[in-house]
Amino acid sequence: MQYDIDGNDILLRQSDFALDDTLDCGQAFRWEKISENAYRGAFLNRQLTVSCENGSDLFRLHGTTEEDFLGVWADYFDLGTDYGEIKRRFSEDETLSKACAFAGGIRLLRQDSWEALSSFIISQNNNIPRIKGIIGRLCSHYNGYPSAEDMRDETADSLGYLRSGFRAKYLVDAVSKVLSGELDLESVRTLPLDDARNALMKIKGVGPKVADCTLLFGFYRLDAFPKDVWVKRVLAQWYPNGLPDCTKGLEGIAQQYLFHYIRTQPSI
DNA sequence: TTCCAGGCGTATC
DNA sequence: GATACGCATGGA
Repeated sequence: MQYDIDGNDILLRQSDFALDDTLDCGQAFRWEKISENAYRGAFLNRQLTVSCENGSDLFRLHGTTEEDFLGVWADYFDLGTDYGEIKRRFSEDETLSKACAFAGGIRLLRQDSWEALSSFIISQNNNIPRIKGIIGRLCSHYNGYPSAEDMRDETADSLGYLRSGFRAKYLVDAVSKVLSGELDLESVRTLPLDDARNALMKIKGVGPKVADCTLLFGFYRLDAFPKDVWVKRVLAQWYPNGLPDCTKGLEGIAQQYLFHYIRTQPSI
């Protein structure tokens, strides 16, 4: 990891990283593009503005101590993983090779499990701009992303200001089961994939897709492969017999490249 | 206006 | 187990 301290900022030199690809690809919903080369967002309610020197591999993490960089952000941005190596592995498949070339700056963010779970509950049968709107209203109401504990007294009615529709009652069920211990998020971390999915699906409104998104984005389970409407199109068009072997164990990362790729293709 | 969105619960067979 | 349908909301 190559970085320097510059006043109150951290300067990071990082290959296989692009802000648009990573922060605006539908894996996280509260990064806001504030200029051509900068985003503002948060992780565990630690704020960050990150910018990039136009088209380069040089990034600036504004107002960040070395301690926060090493202890929080390096992990969040998955800087310990060699995405160049992963893309070389994927490049033996023609479609994946194109997808990687198209959005080579994607990295998997290691997000908070509760935020991922609740965010992807909101995401169902919804579009990304509106998902961001709902989560934005939630965070401004709580002055940051609320924990399950913060939301303990919420009801479907009290969440009305979110305008999240039928999903509000699912959020309330998630809060309830996490607080009661009926769903223990920390134990999900170490369960085998199928058991982890089933544990998450005890929540009303969490089916296979939301469970897989939670595992991939909230628990960094790279073998989870969420199948949304877009990925189903990818599978139908290019992989009717399943994913190629080169994705084994990294299906979730392949999913990100493919999701971003097909979403930006003019109607197929 | 109608269709659709990072789906899921429920009813029905 | 598979398939059909309704669901809140709002952008296109």
